[in-house]
Amino acid sequence: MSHTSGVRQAQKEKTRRALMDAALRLLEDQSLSSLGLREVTRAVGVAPAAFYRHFRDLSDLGVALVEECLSSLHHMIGAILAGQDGDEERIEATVDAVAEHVRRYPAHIRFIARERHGGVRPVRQAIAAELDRFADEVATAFCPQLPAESWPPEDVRMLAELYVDHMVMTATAFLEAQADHTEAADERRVAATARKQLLLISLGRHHWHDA
Amino acid sequence: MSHTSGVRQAQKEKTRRALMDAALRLLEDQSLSSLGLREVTRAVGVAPAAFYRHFRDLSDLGVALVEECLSSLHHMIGAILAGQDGDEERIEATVDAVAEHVRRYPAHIRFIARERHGGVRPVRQAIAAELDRFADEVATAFCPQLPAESWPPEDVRMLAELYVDHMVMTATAFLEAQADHTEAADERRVAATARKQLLLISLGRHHWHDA
DNA sequence: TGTACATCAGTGAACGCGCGTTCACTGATGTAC
DNA sequence: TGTACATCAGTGAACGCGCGTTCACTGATGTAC
Repeated sequence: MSHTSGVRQAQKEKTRRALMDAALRLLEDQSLSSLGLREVTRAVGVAPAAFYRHFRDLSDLGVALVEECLSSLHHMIGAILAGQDGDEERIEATVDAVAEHVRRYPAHIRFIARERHGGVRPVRQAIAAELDRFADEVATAFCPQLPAESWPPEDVRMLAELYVDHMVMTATAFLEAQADHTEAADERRVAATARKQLLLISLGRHHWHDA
Repeated sequence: MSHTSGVRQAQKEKTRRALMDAALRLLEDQSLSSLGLREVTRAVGVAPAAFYRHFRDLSDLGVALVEECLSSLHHMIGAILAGQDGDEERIEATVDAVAEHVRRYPAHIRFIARERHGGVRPVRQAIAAELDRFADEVATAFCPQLPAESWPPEDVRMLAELYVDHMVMTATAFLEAQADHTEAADERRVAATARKQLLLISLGRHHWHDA
C-alpha cells in the first residue's frame, strides 16, 4: 500500500470523478469536439491547469468516459443474456431493461450515440472496440441455442451485430422520446416498435435454415 | 425574371456552393459544432464577413447540407423501391446501391451519421424529419405487398423504420470499411453481413402472420 | 443606345473575448529515521 | 512519537492566438428613362 489509497489518492480520485461528471453533464448539450477544457474545470471549480494532473487532453477524458458509459451498458447486456426464458419473455425483458437504463443513465447513452460517429477519432475507436466486444458476447451467448448445421460462425456473428446495433438504435430512440417531448406516449410507442422489431428478427432467426 | 438569374445571382450561387462544398469537405474530419466560420471562408478564399451574405450562421449552413445530403440518398431509395423484383434480387440491388452511394458521396454519409446525434439541434431535427419521410415512403411502397389482415398500419411503419435504420447503419459500416483500412475485403464483409441481415428480416416478414 | 442612379456581393480592418498551455509556486500529505 | 525532507494535486498569473461579429467601403451588375 505504498502509493494507493491514502488521503491524497482519495482527493485526486474525487477531483477526477468531478471532472468526468461535469464533462458528461456538459456533453448533454454539445459534442466532445466543441467542449472546452476551461468549461469543464470551471464547472468543477478548479483551476484550468489542474486538468492536466488527470488527463492529457479532452480526448483522453473522452476515452475514459467511453469506458464508464459502456461498462454500465455491458452489465445490462450481461443480465439480459443470463436470463434463459422464451423468446417473447426475453424480448420483453430486453426492451424493459433498455428503457430503464436510458431513464437511469440518459447522459451515458447520449454520449455514446453522439460520439460513436463524432469528430474525435480515439473516442470513436474506443466505442467501436467496445461494441465489437458486445457483439462477441452476444454471439457466444446465442451460439448454443442455434442449430450448428444452419448457423456457421459468420451467420451467428451477423445476427449478434444486428442485435447490438438494434439495441443502440432503440436506446437512442428512447432518449429522443424522453427528451424532445413531454409525452410519455412516445416512450411507449418506441417500446412497442422495438418489441415488434425484435419479434420479427426472432421469426427470421427461426426460419434461417429455410434460406 | 426581375431578380433571378443574372450574372450577379449566378456569382452569388457559385460562392454559396463553394461554401457548402468546403464545409462538407472540412466536416469529414470534424463535427459541425467544432467547425469555424473563418475556417470555411478561408478554404473558399473569401473574407469572413462574406459568409453572412449566404447563411445566418454555421447551423444554418448545416441545415442546408442536410437537405443536400439526404436528397441524394432519397433518389437512391426511390430507385430501389421502384424495382419490382423478388426478395433476393431486391436485397442484392439495395446493398449494391448503398455501397455505390457511399463510394460516390462518402462525405454526405459521414455528415449524416455524425450530425444525426450531433451537438447542433436544428441540424439534428432536420435529419430526423427527413429520415421520417423516408420511412413514410418505404411504408407506402411496401404496403400493397403485405397482406392487410396481418399487417396493420403501425406494423408496416415498424417494418419501414427497421429498413431505414438498417440502411443508415449499413451505409455507415461501408464508410468505416472504406476509410479505416485499405482492405477491400472489409467492404465485402460489410456487404455480406448487410445482405444476410436483410434476408433475415425478409424471413421474419414472411412469417409475421404466425406471430 | 447612353446616362444616372440603385443594389448588393464581397472587402478589409477593427473589436473584445475566451481559449489551451506554460510556469514557478504553495501547502497538505507521505516517508524515513 | 517527533522531526526533516520529498512528493505532488492544485494555484494563479501570464502568453499568444484565432475566433465571431460589426462596420463603412468599393465596384461590378441591374434598372429606369
